[in-house]
Amino acid sequence: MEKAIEKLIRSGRKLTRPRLAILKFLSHQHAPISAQTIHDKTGIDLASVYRTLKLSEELRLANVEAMGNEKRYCLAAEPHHHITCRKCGHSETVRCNHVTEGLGNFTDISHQLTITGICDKCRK
Amino acid sequence: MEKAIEKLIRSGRKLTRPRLAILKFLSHQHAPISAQTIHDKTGIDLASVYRTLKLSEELRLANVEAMGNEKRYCLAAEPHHHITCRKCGHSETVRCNHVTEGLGNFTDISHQLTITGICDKCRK
DNA sequence: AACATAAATGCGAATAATTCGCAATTGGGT
DNA sequence: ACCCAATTGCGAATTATTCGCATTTATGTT
Ligand SMILES: [Mn+2]
Ligand SMILES: [Mn+2]
Ligand SMILES: [Zn+2]
Ligand SMILES: [Zn+2]
Repeated sequence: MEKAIEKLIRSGRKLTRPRLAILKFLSHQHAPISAQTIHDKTGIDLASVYRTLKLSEELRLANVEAMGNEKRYCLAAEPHHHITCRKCGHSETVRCNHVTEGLGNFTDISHQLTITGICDKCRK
Repeated sequence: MEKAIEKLIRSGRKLTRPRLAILKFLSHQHAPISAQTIHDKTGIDLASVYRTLKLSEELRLANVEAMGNEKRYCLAAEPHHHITCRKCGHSETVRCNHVTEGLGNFTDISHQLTITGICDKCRK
């Protein structure tokens, strides 16, 4: 999280109370989380949450993934992904097998990977 | 596309004119395409397009990826992904490096990968 | 420490994407 | 040809996300 704050400041943006609260909250999660949830748990205005998340994505402080129709974010630590149970939502970390190799024609690559399945507790 | 139709029928659903038109349209695309675009080009009601796309995803006739806030679909051929230029939208196929290996605790896995970058024509 | 000011916030209203409800239609049997 | 559950089209409703703007705040400068 320190790294994220540093990047934020180096980008010339202000380190505001809402931004700090959101980054701090994210740093305590182990599974990717939605804007709505961040709003619910921190009380920060939903529009501001969205603004901070979008900025965090641009500055690569956080990574996004698509769950159904909503986006979920987690702090960008070492490259990793998640697999999430479609029944109970339980989420585990997955090593990032360099999905973006051999893409020579393209630069400034960013990727977003969503993996779902049924976890052992949920299969009968 | 024949394979998709076969799966659709085997699932016990009707092979309707709209469904056939959508699958046919998808089979002619080389880049993933949105519900809105399918509606625009085929004239099929937007709600029906959404219904068919959701069904296609469930039956794994088609694969989804997230582009910004919209979903884009392409027929599920051999496992593959796409890299799309964030400037011009140009899209190329990417081999699927089995991103879903070693996920032992989970079954019935499905994944969705969105890769963007800047293509050679767009970088100055 | 008080000031200046551009950047960011909060709030409500606006969009964009997707889904729902239901009456009318139709595909696939019999 | 007839039946009937499945599907469609259309409009209205939901959801997720974004925008506009008056007010507040972080940060550099006296
Ligand atoms: Mn994570
Ligand atoms: Mn494709
Ligand atoms: Zn589960
Ligand atoms: Zn391009």
